[in-house]
Amino acid sequence: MLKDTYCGDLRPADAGRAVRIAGWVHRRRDHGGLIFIDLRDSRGIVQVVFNPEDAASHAVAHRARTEWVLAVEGVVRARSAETVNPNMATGAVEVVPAAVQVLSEALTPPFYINEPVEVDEQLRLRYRYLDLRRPEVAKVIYLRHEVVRFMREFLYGRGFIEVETPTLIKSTPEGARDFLVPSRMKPGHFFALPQSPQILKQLLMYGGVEKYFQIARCYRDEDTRANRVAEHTQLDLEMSFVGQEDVMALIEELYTGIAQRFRPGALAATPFPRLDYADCMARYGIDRPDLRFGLELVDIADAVRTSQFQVFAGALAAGGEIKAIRIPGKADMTRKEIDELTEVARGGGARGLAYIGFTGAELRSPIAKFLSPEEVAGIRSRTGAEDGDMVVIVADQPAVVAKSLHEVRTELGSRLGLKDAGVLSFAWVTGFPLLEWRPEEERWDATHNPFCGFPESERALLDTDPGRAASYQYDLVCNGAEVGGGSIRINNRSDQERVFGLMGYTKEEQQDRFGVVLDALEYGTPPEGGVGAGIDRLIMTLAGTDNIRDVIAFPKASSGGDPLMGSPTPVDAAQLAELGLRLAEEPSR
RNA sequence: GGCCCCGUGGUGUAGCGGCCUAACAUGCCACCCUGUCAAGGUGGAGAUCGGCGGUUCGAAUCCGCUCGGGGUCGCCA
Repeated sequence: MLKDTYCGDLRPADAGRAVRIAGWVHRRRDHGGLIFIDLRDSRGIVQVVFNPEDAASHAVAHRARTEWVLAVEGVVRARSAETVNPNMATGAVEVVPAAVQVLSEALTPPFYINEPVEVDEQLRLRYRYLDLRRPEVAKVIYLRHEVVRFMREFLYGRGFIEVETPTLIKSTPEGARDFLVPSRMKPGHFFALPQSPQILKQLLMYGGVEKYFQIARCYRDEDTRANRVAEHTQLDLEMSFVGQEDVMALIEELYTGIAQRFRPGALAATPFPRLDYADCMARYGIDRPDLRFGLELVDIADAVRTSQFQVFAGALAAGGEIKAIRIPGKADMTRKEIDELTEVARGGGARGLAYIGFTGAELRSPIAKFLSPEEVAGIRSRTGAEDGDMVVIVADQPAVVAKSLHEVRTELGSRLGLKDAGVLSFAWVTGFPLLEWRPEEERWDATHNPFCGFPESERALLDTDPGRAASYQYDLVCNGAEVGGGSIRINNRSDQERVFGLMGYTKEEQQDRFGVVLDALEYGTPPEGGVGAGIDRLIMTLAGTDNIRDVIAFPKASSGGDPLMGSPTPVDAAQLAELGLRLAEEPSR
């Protein structure tokens, strides 16, 4: 080993020790006589002092430049009191070299490694190996490692075994678009990369594994977003002989542990609050609410049930809803703010955003003149509005009201500074419907996945009113993002066929797509369930970033390609021929 | 696929019709300097303003197309 100690680990207790350190020149301060070099490695930075009296070492220090790689043999020395740097972890010590070796010289890097400056993301990704040297980038990658290690150790300790599943699997047309991999052995046939190991982990349960987990890569060939990439990683987990509460308890313990370990004091509440799906939708308009703040949706339909105001009357007559959000102390919101909120509501599908500002005896509202005093009083009492409060209202179909007011609520959370980055507000959402109606396709579709089970009490509803049947699904949300979701699965063939049938699959289609599961269900299968929990988003939350690429060592760019490796690329005609493929059009450039 | 934003020395920005022979900071190079830690000082090199075309007497600046990047809707759990 060229080094026996990490630069970043040196402390006053090491004073007097002979050490061998090695790392990158982070910064160099040349005083003509004395030269200071801050040497950086994976654990941190330490100052090395070169004195002209040691001519050989001093000459190396004089030549050395940023990002050169040096090995230093020397002695750790406590700094004198007036030269201690309290801003550095190693600031009370320095290394006095006896011998210095240049392991590698370096070009001037294309961007700053030693300063936390915003750099064009594509440039960072193209030189990701340099970007990874930046302490603030390395920190997040290290955090990710520590979190995953925590998960592994937690699960090992509870009897889970880690099993790998294939990444070349069978394509299924539903869900997201598959990444396809052509088969050379069977031209014209394709593998797909898994969107998740869902079926495979169920088969592991059927195979008697009982407690499985995997840090699993999942692929979806869909457009990216700031928090969405084509390949993401999830903690995939499945357990046999359990019910919903068992899985939730395990996951809650895991995430509580992670939060306490990596963000001490940030946890808003334990145990995690439970929200029933219907209640959650009613109060927040979304199944993954940000619970760091209130601003809940309030149903005010009863207060205006007989209103002459066309917008309200029309919405109710069409089977719609009227809901409001009370914004404390914001009756004096500027016209511009109101317009901007209205735009947000329109983005959610609403045709407008009505408002009433309760400013003492006067009302600040363009709709007040259409409402009776009793109706205004009803709105006020239902929302709990006090003088100085603003109430914003959307009247429309339930889905529109939910979506638009959710977006207004989220926007208000940001504008009013209610999204405290120092808080982790976890919650469970349960009681999801098993199925939802797809009007365009005129069929039922699984809310979660088609293997999701349901309580015995719901069975009759599958025949009479499938949309009302509740499921054994549970989602874990945190600060407005879904961090994980799972279910207790169906574990008998007839129920599974029943659900597939409702989803509009013929027997043949069922057998073709899900025959493995259906057949396996006839050979003795345990009640089982599990979760899939997104790791990238969890790390984003813990690290406080809103860019998913920050938490991935080698991410794809937003445009879907990899600026580092230059992929994707065209391939040789010979490669295509071998696969039995012909291009419909020549690749551009 | 739609919409929005961005593209100026190595990096980050300013300039938004003639004062630009393109500015500032930092980095880079050289020299001076023995306790700094974003070291300091002096001097120097470095961009035809993503590309193409157009408008204009004149374009980094206006217009069109195009390429690249980011965000978002669609899509996606």
